Amino acid sequence: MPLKIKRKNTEKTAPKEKEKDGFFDAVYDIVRQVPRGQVTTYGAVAEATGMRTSARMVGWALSVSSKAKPRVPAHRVVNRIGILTGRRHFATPTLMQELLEQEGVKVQDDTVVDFKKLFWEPPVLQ
DNA sequence: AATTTGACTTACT
DNA sequence: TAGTAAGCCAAAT
Repeated sequence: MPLKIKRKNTEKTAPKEKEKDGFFDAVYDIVRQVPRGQVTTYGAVAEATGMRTSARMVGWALSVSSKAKPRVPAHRVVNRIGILTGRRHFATPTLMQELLEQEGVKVQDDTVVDFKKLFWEPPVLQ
């Protein structure tokens, strides 16, 4: 029987600041700006949107990015190390890698080769 | 309604 | 160096 790690969350979150709901659009907008053949990270996108929503929210936004009108190149977004963590959420587990390779991005072991070089930092929204 | 999980990241031990 | 804790916030169970 698998052990279940329970996280103790005694602290209560109290940020009551509210932002515009267009956080989705902000994420999509940024991701769409990623140049072909380059990649960025969830954290970078999160930071660009104002960092109020942590990197997880970026992944969440991208998970429903299929519904965005213009196609969002979600395959160009990887985690901070360059691993294609979101590959499972594509139509096929290999689609993400294939798309990247089509653009000239080499992928090895679910990791972007020369990720540091190909990393593209999104401009901060103002 | 409460708890867990998740396309993450940073920091501390 | 590696594992754990915590912070984020919404969706799923």
